[in-house]
Amino acid sequence: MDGTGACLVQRDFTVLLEKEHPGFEAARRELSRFAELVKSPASFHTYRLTPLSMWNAAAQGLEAAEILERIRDMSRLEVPGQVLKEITLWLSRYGRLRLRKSMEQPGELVLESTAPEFLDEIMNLESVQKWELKRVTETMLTIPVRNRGVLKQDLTRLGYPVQDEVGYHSGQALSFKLRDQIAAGIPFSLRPYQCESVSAFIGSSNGTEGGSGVLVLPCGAGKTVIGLAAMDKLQRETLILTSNVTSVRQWIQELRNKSTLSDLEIGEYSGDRKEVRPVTVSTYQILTHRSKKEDGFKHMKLFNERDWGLIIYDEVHLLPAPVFRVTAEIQATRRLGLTATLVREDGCEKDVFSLIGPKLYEMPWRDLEQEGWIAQVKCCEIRVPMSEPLRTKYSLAEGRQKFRIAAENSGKLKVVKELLEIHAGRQVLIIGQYLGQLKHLSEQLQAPLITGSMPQQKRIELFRAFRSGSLSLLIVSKVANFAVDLPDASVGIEVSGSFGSRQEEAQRLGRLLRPKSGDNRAYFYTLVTDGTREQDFALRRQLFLIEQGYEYSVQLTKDDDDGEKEAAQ
DNA sequence: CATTTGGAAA
DNA sequence: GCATATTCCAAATG
Repeated sequence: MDGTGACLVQRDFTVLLEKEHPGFEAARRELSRFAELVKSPASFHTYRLTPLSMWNAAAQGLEAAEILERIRDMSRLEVPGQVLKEITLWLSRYGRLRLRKSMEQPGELVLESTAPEFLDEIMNLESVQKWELKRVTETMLTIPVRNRGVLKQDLTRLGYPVQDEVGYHSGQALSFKLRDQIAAGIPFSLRPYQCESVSAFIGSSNGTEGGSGVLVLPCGAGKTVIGLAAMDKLQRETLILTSNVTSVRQWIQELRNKSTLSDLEIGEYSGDRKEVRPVTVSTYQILTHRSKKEDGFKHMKLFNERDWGLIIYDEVHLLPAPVFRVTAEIQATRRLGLTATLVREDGCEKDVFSLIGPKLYEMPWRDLEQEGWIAQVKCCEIRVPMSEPLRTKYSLAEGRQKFRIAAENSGKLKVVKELLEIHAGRQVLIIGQYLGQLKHLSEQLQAPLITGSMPQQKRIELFRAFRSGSLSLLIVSKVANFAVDLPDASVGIEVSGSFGSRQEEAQRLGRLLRPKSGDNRAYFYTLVTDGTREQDFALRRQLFLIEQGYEYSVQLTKDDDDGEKEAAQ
């Protein structure tokens, strides 16, 4: 508040952080602990202070006094009194309500608080009365065990977070070991941050800390490995839920490679297969699938088909509402949420907090980058102009056609060639949507093209050549999305992208751009035709990647004199 | 049995 | 705010 701080704290609980400010980096680091990044356009990053962001911070042991002090320190101007007051109120509610087992009644849980007036307030909330609350003493009330989840969910929504200390049902034992995938003799090793995050989840031995909750880690940080390590600690039958089939296959591959579990102990529960085994991997989609509109969710029974000791929710920010409902009923089972980005849509984020658990650990991507665990990625959108005849064609076409014309803009070839020159000597992958465009590029650049119709054997050969370095340029269609063994590259060029799937995009990027030998840098370019609808979609993708922590820059190409490509320097 | 088609979700 | 593309699953198809 000395007039020089990097942040502006506004009355609506948003915080503007100035990018060019010398204190930017330090402030960013602080804010990431107790605020949510909302958007990051040109010169200011916007964060928001919410009850949830405060509780998550508190769950990680941050004290109210410290948070308030940090906010004051960073703020350029006097922080609005109302903001400080509200934050203090939010934080004062954390940890005041504890849920534990009843000593007398096995079918009941006790909700207790050292502050009786707190319980008074709750008894006066009409909407939670349906969960059969009974006031037994000044400091205690009881509820039936079955309402554990829904009560927490409601109270959290109403602003009263509950600390769940009931503990867990252990589930069916399953004995296995982790192993190094390369040589069976080498013990499995975790990176330091992976160890820390697993410890944060498992918690102390008395089971009051950790237990259930969410770990936030950037793409490429090895989330599956952390999941495996958590399984290893518990040694119980496990249900793993993820966002799509590709990810299901990836989990299964990792389980096979890095654990002593036999193939018969690992099941895939998807549209194709319906295996329920000691370790089962499935998607959210199949769980919420209904044959007819008014049919029940016939796959939800998966939650009860075995005696699971652990449920892993991968990409927990994508968890759909019906799965929340079932999750509310199985609060006795340990739950681990994994994500690269905590959700921003309200309600849903609160349900993750109350039903899966608080944020137990967060690894800032920048730290991983500095320590060399993931590559430093530079993302760049390049605006490619259209030729005059093409522009005419574009303006005459409509809807779908428009997009395709823009995507297949032949002017992109020139840009690709330039990029290849700049990054000579690196392994480059070109990714595109339309086969015609890719074929053309393949001919012009003398590089092999992998499409869905290419036989598996041939693909593997090309992947191998690329991996060994004897081949340095590969063009792939969207089969890249499904290839589990897609090789490593340090430059990705997207010549035409899909409209929606931002998450797919980030996943692709995270997988393409693993740590690099040498300078540990990687580049990702998106080629977008200037002045067309393609831009709008690219904008959405950008936002997503920015949320993930990637830096994005936009570059215009001029028709002739191109100047230098600073992006590569 | 593999591929195509349709419907639902978000 | 509507529409649209995307994605998955399941039923139909040859």
